Amino acid sequence: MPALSAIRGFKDILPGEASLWRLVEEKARDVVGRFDFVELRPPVIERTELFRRSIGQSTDIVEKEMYTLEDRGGDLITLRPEATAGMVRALIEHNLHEGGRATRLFCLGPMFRYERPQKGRLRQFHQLDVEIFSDPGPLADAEIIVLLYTFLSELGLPDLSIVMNSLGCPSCRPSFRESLVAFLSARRDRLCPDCQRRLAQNPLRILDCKSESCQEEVKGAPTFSAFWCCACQDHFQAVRSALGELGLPFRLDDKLVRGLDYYTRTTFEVRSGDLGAQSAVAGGGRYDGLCRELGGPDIPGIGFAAGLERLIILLSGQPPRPKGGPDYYVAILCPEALGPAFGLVQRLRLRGLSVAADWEPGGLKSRLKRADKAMAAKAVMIGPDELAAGQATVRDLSSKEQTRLPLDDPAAY
RNA sequence: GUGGGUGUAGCUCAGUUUGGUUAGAGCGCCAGGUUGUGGCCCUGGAGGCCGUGGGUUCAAGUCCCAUUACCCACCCCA
Repeated sequence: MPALSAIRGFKDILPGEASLWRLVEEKARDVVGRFDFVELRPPVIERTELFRRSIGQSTDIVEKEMYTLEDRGGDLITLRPEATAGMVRALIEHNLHEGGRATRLFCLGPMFRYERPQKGRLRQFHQLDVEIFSDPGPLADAEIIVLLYTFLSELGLPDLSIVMNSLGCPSCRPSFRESLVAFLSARRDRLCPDCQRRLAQNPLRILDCKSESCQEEVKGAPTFSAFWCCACQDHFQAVRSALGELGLPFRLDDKLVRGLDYYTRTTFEVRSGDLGAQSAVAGGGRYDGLCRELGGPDIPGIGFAAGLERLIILLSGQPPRPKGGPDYYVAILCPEALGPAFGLVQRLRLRGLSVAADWEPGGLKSRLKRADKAMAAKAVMIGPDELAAGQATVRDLSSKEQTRLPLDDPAAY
């Protein structure tokens, strides 16, 4: 039991998994670049107020999951629990929306929520966040979903399914909400305790309750689609036909709801198997009112966040690609060889070669074993004989061919 | 915040039901043998306050209580 360990919900990404992380991050940057997005890196800490106003008071995130602290100046600051709020803040603060065309931004990095850890859920987790600002049209929605789908399918994820819904807008959602609350209130005592609480706090959430009995009750409930205004209906229809045009396999789900308050209209989620309860790998939607909510101009937005940990879990089931080792392993066979070997290693590295070594002399057998373990292509052996001759014995570890090369001429290697 | 499961060697885990001498295996590590100088094989070795603290008992890895960490699920959310 080590005296010190990483704190709960915070995990080391060990060298063995880091290559997979790089793969995912590189793919993300690649796809996002092809879709004409540029990177914005907001700070990891923002004023608490920013998240209070954007995410919504009623969610658990703001109520009990934020890492909030008072800095030495007495300001309340918070580790970002999600990326969108910071992106919007930066957009407004630097007038990034004033370019004549839509602003297309992405962000890749850690987020923080004080939650109970479980499969695919940590307190520090990582998201790819992609946003389009200033484009209110349905094609922006469709493009964002296509981007997400392209990213995930090029990663080779199994069993992808896109689920979509439209949450309506400020002109039609309130009446839906009212009607839903009225319907559910009449059945209040048949709902699970969680849903009785939701009824007051976040009634839309009852729609996707996991309890079977609640699902039964919800069956006859009013649906979003019956309440969409004409504009919302047309918008959603256009999104769907654009996706259909490309042959993207999506499914409509009346009961798909978002956790954060700022979402409007198009909302979507991508799921994949083998994640236990945390089946959503990415989710997002439109948030046309958020900018103004935060005191900025009236700029529409649409975007998504993808949970990288979950992608990594799904991908780690796949066969790993073989990683390459260093070009050389320098085997030091006697104490006298230490100095010359140290110099040789540095000269080789300056030449651009990757070189591994252990700074302790050892037997030939043991050093060759280490060279093998390091997955080096060649071993450079330096012992008494080699020192006397001013040369090193260089062995190709796969063909077993050996040559002698001068110790002081790195260009020969 | 709620529920369930699990903590034994660097790693993966036996052993706990039915308490009983020095707590095991595989992998890894170290040394040696063999192989043309490593990989395969063989021999030997190091390495554990059995998560922590109490309790029961002649005797606790094993039974009881507490505590802590991790895992899974709920909640919430990507």
